[in-house]
Amino acid sequence: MNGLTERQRLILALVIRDYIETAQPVGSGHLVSKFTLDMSSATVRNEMVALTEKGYLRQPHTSAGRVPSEEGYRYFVRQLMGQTDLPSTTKHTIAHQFLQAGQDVDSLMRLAASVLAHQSQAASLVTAPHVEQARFKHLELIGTYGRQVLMVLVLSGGDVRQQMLALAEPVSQDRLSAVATMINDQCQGLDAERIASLPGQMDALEQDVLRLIVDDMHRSGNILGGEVYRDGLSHVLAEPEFAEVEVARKALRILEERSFLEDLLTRTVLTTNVGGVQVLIGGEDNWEELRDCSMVLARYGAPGLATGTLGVLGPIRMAYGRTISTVRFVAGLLSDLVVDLHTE
Amino acid sequence: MNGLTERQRLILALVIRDYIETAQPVGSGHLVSKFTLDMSSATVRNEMVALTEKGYLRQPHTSAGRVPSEEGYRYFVRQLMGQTDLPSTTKHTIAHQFLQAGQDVDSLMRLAASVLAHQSQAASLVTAPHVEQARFKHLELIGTYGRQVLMVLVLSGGDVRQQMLALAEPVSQDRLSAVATMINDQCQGLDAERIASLPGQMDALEQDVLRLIVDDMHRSGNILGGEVYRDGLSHVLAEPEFAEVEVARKALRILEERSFLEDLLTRTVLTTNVGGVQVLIGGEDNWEELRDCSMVLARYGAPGLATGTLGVLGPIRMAYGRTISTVRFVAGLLSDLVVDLHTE
DNA sequence: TTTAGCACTCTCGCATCGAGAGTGCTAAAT
DNA sequence: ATTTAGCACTCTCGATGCGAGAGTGCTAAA
Repeated sequence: MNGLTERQRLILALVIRDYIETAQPVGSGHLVSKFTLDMSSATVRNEMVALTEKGYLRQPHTSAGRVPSEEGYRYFVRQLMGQTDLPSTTKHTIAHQFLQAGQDVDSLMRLAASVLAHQSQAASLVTAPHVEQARFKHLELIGTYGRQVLMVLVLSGGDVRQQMLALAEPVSQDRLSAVATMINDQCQGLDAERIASLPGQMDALEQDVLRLIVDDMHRSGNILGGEVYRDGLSHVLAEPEFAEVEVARKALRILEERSFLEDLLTRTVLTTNVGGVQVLIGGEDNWEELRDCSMVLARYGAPGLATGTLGVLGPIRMAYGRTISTVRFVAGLLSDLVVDLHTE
Repeated sequence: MNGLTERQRLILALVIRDYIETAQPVGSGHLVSKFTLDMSSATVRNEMVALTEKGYLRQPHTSAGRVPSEEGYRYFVRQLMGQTDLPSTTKHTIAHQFLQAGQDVDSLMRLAASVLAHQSQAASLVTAPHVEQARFKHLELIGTYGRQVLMVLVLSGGDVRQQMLALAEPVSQDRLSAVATMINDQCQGLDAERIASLPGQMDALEQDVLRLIVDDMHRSGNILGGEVYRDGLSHVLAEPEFAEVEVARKALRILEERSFLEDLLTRTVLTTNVGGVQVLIGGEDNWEELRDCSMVLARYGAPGLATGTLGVLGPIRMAYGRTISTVRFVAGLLSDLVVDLHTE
């Protein structure tokens, strides 16, 4: 009762492929003629009954064709789809774009989001790389205007955080430099906890700066501590399943709300190894908010140095093959770039 | 033929107010009963004919009520609406939120976008402040990993730009510091042009760094050189006029595409004084892309120090009074904050 | 100048209807 | 024991028609 016969697997795959392409319920007759199957529509019908009973297909109403269920898509992605890969010309095009882009993190992230959105014709999402357990590397304090001081903090893994702080009273650049030098000496290579519990007598300024450093290091450890890059939001509206405004609204909100993203990324992607691609189909029962969407997510980067997350969000009726390949490929490219940025 | 009688102005105002509220074409009978006018529906009808002939109203079809035309909204905003202001409790709430927020630019921008979106129930847009003609203030070069160097550039007005650069070969921190010191001495207070034409014998490293500095200063002068913050994108989908997917798509693309935003902001907002609020209704004839939207835009900041742009995008049927007040108020708050950040 | 009255127009919701697509079942064929 | 042809049945979808309701524009009276 559990397994599928080879023929059932074939029919399920064809139904899903056709539905992904046309967005129309697919009927038995249509299937045999389109793919010139050497069996009759009645046979296909019988198999469809079986697939429906097993929960892989659904029929919108008595006399429409069949439509894949969430379970059907999952089976397809896990067992039917096989390993797909992007055409090498596409890969070259993408790689070329990355070579041409500036090599600052911001441009790269923006490009990655753009490529993902464009290739998959869906909304994309990229988080800036962050280090898992940041260690102090370097601090600069630069006076700008009046009491305003720019604090630049460099962490292990190359994560850089900057912040303006307003002092209680103006302080000379010499004094600032002295403080920075002192802290650089004391904190070299320490993690946030160690810095927080640093002993010694310090004045108010030094303590303030240290506190900010610890805060920033904690924030850097947060998966959403850095920028979140999005692109292709308008693509989701192009899909017929988002014609219903409420559905589209929910999808947009998912991408907009940091709190939701944080929850999502923490609970799913962090359990994924770099290199692995995770597919969430129809919310997987426990994500009410994205009941009508699918996401393809992956981590990129180098564990120990810095890692980030990227992925796309689209309708459940998504071209999983192409999307998964794209996500995997871009994740790989970004991983290489992260490694490049951190080694000589 | 050009001017409106007092009664026509009244009726136009009521039609617009009612339509903004209900999104339904408003008929003559409905108007007199809802606002208990002491004239008959026939009179209102006659005036409506006049208003329609003058181009301020439109009728979707023979037997529906009237709907404001773009021209009608413009007349309303310019001549009928009067100066509106937010209720002081609302103002206090907003101001309080800003006081509680962190004082780094990123948090402030994010909060501003959030407040705008929430208050106006529309999509919001905020660009980070940038200086008009940046002058060199301070440079830091910090070695991070291998050949990677973090360049932090502080410009007059407090604009800070950071960038990773990859050197041809590893360089010691001492050497980096020496280069930075040299450049700091030479470039103090100069603008991009002057730095570009700086004479003197320099080695490859120094020249590279100088070139990057000039690039960055140019980018800082660009209105979209900094981050763009958005919020409330899902709000636009809630409005009935965006039920048509293509309309919603166009609106979203406007906010997504940097190139379009750049064009838009350059050609409209830069001509506006800080403090002034600009209202674009239905694309104002020359913005095909936002034919179905309105935008309320303002500049904030302090001329000479740093300025930015903020605004909201919503349907043409927008609560202009409230939206304009909100935009003006938030722009004022941000201006104060920018000034605060730059003076002691 | 305003207003009552009225014929007219147009939309919208509702019901009806036929065509078409696709199913599920049964009985025959392989 | 499968597979398939045949067929009645079900359901959607688009077209059509119709009545109610809303709102207009015009005319003539106030």
